[in-house]
Amino acid sequence: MLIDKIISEAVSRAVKALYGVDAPADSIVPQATRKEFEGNLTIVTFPWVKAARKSPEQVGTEIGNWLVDNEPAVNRFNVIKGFLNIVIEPTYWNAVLKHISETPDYGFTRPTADSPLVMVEYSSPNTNKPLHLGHVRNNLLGFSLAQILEACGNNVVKTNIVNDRGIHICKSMLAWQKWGEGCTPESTGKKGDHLIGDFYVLFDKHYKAELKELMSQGLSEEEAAAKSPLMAEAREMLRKWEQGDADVRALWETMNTWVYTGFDETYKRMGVGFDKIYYESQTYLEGKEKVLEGLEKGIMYRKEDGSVWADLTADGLDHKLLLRADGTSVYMTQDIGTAKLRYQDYPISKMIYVVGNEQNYHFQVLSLLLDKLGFEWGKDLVHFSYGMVELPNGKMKSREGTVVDADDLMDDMVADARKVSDELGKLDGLSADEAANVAEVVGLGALKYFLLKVDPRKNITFNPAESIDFNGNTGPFIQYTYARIRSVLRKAADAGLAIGDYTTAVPGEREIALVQRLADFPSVVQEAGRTYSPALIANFVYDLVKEYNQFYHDCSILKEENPEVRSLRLTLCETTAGVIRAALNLLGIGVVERM
RNA sequence: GGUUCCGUAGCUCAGCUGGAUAGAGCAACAGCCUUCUAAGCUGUGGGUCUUGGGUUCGAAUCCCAACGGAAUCACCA
Repeated sequence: MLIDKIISEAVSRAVKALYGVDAPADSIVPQATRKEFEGNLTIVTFPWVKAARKSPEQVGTEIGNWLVDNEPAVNRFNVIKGFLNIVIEPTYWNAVLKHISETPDYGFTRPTADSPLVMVEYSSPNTNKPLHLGHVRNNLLGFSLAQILEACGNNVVKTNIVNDRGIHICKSMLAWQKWGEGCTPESTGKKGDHLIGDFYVLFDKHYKAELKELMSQGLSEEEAAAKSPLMAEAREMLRKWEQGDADVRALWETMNTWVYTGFDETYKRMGVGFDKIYYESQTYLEGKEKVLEGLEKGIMYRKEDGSVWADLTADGLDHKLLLRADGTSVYMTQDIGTAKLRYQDYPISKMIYVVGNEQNYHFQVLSLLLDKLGFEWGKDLVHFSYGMVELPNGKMKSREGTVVDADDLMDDMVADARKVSDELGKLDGLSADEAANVAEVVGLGALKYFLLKVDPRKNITFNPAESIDFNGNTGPFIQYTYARIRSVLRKAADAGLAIGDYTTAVPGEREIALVQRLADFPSVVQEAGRTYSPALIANFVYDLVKEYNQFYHDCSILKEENPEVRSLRLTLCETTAGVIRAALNLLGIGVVERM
């Protein structure tokens, strides 16, 4: 970064002096020289061949000579076709490393009180079933995105909108009333979210049986659904809930508390959290109010049956229902209400919704509606749309029992990590607690990295039959490299070896390549924030770790006899470890000192 | 049908603000531990970057079209 800037500016001056061309320094972006050529940075000369009226090779040679004569950072150069490969004076890299190692929070821009406030909504579960693999991807993306945006200098509020009302909750409640025999998470030893999920499934089972029975009497499926006593009871319960019936509300609160206790446990283990949680039971009435306001202003219209709609055909979309004929809210209405409340609660500069790509249309409509309703930020809301997690034979389906449960998955990952560690004998000498912690951090690291390393827009296929890898481009590989560095640093400290004292040491190819990687970190963080892509951080840290491992393999550190070179290498180790930890932290992945 | 997104090695993916001979991992094969942690390192094989046009000195990358796949267009949330 430092060197890039020196070269950009020098080349800018060079083309001005040689050809009279005004090329702003920030328009000249040096790229890392390819491995097969000599050099650290490469400039493409094609942009100036016209003005110079010379061949690309000649232009390269002339700029190269000018740089050697006028820029002390440039040691020598070579030209291949239109590419000017520049060799930087090796000791300049020492200054770059020094800058990196001595910058607190290197790569991060810390927010101040005046920084923009970004709200990130993620997770957004229903309270009728436990979290599954799809939620895991959502949670990790949302949390990581929040970390990254904060590292880019924003104040971030992490929020969650819990869908705690509606017919699906009533189904669980009803099933518990009918067949639960008063059981609780305590009496069954089951996590509350799983217990409620079981009753939701139970409702569906009885309902299906009922339909089958009715259809055997000659009714069509639609007629059977309309006649189902169970469904009628659930609807009746929802009506009572809306009217504030004391018994129904009490049951609802009890069961929701069970679910939240279960969710909290899962969130905590996953390492994610929220600054502010909204509940749809508290926001849906706000949206209704707003829609009625829009109706008065003529933004919405009412149909004969009493339902309220928005006409979006002028924007190339369809008509959208906002209030049913009986006056109750739909999903969209609730989101309008939630948005309104959030902007009342916080001075939000930017709102980001982390929601799957199946809801692209919903957010397109939400943005339009908020805009029409007079919210000036409506147009600019960001739908961070990510792809689905699929199984080898398609989508996860709860009815077919193919849903990958979040808690089970984490258990499996940690157990796998434990097994691998034991087989390799990595945990020998650690206490039981330490060993358990390593398995936990590594197992979850494998899962998190697996989900975060791919472009968020893409669908991910998860094969439950194949365990997630611990070798290659994986979380554990990165964590392992970190642990290895820490081990070297511990030994250096025990031996009393100096770190950071290397002014006259001449760095070699490996050291320079590593410093160059480290120097990229701040711009990668910025880019990840700009494009909302944790995957960029994951790919960066993987490349960094690969580079480090080559260095580690080729260069002795503790046994290096030249004290300045040894000190340089130790500083590289320490700095690399710091950047690995910081980058993994942006992904919500932890590190361990030994593994 | 409309809209949005995706199509790169056998598999999973990088690369996409245009630059050199398109890179990793997994899987396969061959090497490297009396030496700082081998969850590592090195090497071999593996590609019409879906196809066809266009822009350009230069296209996996930008534009257009076609083909293939996903999602969505609910009085579910």
